[in-house]
Amino acid sequence: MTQHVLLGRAFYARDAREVARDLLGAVLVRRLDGRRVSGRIVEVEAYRTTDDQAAHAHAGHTPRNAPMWEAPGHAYVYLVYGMYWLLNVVCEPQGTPAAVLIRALEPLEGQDVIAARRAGRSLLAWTSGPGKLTRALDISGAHNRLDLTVPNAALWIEAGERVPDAQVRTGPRIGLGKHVREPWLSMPWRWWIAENPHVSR
DNA sequence: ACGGAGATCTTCT
DNA sequence: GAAGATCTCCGTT
Repeated sequence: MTQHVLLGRAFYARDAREVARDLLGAVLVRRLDGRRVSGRIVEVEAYRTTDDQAAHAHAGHTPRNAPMWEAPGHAYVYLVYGMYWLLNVVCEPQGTPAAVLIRALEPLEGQDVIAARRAGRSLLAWTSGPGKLTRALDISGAHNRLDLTVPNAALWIEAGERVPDAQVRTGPRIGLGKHVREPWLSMPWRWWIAENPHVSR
């Protein structure tokens, strides 16, 4: 019955894979025109650090990935394919450049706002992908480097009802086939809630 | 249902 | 100069 409990620095200051697992069921909240527009996190991916070949941090410190060196709980938002903003949350103790990608949401509050922003699409296409959900919640480069642990800002994450292990599924990450090789392929990097129709496909 | 291609532009080589 | 942590549309089956 916890309500509107903001996730703080300590939550994010852990191994990115633990944070990813625990973000399932949490609620991403966006304040738009004074209203709460939110979704339950149903799919995530972890990107570790310089030893993870698929991670941006693998290249070392660059202008783009600089936010990953901020304190845990900051947003790392970047543009892919010239068109889609992707939202990550910085994890691990500060100085270790790791992050979790928010891949899919189940719409909760402000569904009329989301529907308007995703006009012409069906409910299941509103937020079922990392590029879709940023459009649905109006998340962009303007939110890069934002501290998500600050109460009542533009964007933050609240604790939700914990998803039991029996409902958690894992698998390889999506969209980077040629980068991922052993031993990383044998480890869990993507988590989602079983049977949830808002998971990307 | 499934597959292929185009959109669009920043980043790093 | 090429590729990219994607999505949508259009074709065919």
